[in-house]
Amino acid sequence: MSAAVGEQWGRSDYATDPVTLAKRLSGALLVRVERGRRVSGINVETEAYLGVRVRAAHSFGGRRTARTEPMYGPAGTAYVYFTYGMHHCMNVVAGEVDEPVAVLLRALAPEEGLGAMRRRREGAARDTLLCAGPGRLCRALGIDRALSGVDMARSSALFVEHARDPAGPTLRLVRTARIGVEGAGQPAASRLLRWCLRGSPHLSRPVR
DNA sequence: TGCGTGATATTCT
DNA sequence: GAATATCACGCAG
Repeated sequence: MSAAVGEQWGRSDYATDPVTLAKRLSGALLVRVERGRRVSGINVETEAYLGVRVRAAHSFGGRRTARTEPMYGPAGTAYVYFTYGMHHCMNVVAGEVDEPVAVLLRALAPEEGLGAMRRRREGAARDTLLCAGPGRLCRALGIDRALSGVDMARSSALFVEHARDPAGPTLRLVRTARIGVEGAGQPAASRLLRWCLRGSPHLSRPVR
């Protein structure tokens, strides 16, 4: 798959399993267009979700509700939800239609529209914190539930672009287990795989 | 280190 | 219908 830098991702770029998509998204450019202005950032931290995790205890197999509906849509659908009374989290749907798998975007390295980000993220101590966290990046890019269900393969308001040598020579893509549980007995149920560009100052938490 | 915050899903009467 | 438990976080202190 050779794609031109700056080209918007098409369906085939999204249509893969969530682990592959998480890796593929790392280093790609997430673009938000508002009133013709671009606000964007390079994905530096992603996490693959194999199945819906709404309740920790119960395996949430194939429940389908109005809120989770976008998760069952075609790959490339944006799934945004609101949590903790004040934060939005953005996911990119992967897999097949009717297969509820997705990739959570956890952190970006800001590229374009720094001014807009700073305005929205008033209080961010440093630019590296503008998009360091799932709630923060949504805030910085002005992403909310209105964008849930958007088809990013076609949308001109929210999409992903191919970036040039995204990782760069010094930044390596590393896989880390979910916070805390590193190493041995990783429960099959929580195979949440987090991918980070090691060395990026924009991560929600540094990679050791 | 705690705690606010509000939508959602589940569990009641 | 109504009540309550839960949540993949961020920030004040």
